Amino acid sequence: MKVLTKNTDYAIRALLALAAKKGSYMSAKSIATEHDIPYQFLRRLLQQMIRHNLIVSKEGVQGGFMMQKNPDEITVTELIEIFQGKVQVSECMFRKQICGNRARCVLRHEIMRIEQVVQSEFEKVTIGKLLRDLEAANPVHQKATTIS
Amino acid sequence: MKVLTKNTDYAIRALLALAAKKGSYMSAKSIATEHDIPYQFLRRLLQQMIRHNLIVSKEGVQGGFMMQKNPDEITVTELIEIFQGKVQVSECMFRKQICGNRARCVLRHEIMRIEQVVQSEFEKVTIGKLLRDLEAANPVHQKATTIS
DNA sequence: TTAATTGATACTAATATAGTATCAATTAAA
DNA sequence: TTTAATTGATACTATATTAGTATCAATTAA
Repeated sequence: MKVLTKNTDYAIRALLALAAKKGSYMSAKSIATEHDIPYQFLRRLLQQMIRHNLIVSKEGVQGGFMMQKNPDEITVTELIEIFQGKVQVSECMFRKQICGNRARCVLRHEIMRIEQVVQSEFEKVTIGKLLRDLEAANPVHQKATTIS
Repeated sequence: MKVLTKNTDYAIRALLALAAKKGSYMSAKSIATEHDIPYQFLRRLLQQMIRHNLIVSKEGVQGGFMMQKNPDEITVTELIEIFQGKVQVSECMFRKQICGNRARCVLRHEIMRIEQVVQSEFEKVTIGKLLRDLEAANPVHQKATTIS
């Protein structure tokens, strides 16, 4: 059981890259090479994130992608939903019918509870938080704090 | 993101059926028809559960399957592991190498924490518990409590 | 004008999930 | 002792999901 697919994994990494460079554009090419993500695959993910208003883009030479949404407001839950669909227990819940099988419904009850737990845990993890963790773990390039 | 696949879903339902009839054999055919599970599919799941010592079988006429392991000791986590593989965050963890990408590792740290939470939640849910919930919700056939 | 870029979209490959089919071996019961 | 109901084992097909590649038009800074 794989919790995060490549989609989501790559998207998180790309967002971390963009969040670190907030305010300036970064090309898909450089994200791809620096973070070892298949270029064309990444481009598709970036397009999806534009549609969800997480990032913006600029075409042409010197173009690229830039963070739009506040990284502290981008949760892993949101990314999972975009790239893997809403967290759900079993198909049963999609078909919006009361399922005839009582055993399944008992199970469903338990599982909806767990679903809530999972979801709320993933909601605590934002791109902003990950970025801070990342910088704390890797204090190499000290941030040039303004002035320049 | 689907938490339980049909495999696991069907397996749980089959175990609930067997747990309810504990001590006597129940054929794959009757489990399949009573619980609306594709017959041949179910048979394969039952074989897997035999190999994991959750149930036993008897061949021939009047044969079938019977609970072996204590239902209170069969967790949903265990079933997920059998049918969907161990809960893991991303492939990264399979290849037993320290992954070069620091961003990913920071993410991994968060995600291992979440993994623990998920796992422990699913561990609280056992076949025994589900069966009791089920009987509480459906007190139709009162249990003939011994003597006979 | 050109080269670097995104926008859009179509395509392929690999893997996982879901389901079906077949036949041999066993065994209770007629 | 034959038969029918069953499991054991395994091979097969179909569909969906995941992962990755390719192509070409539009835009834009240099």
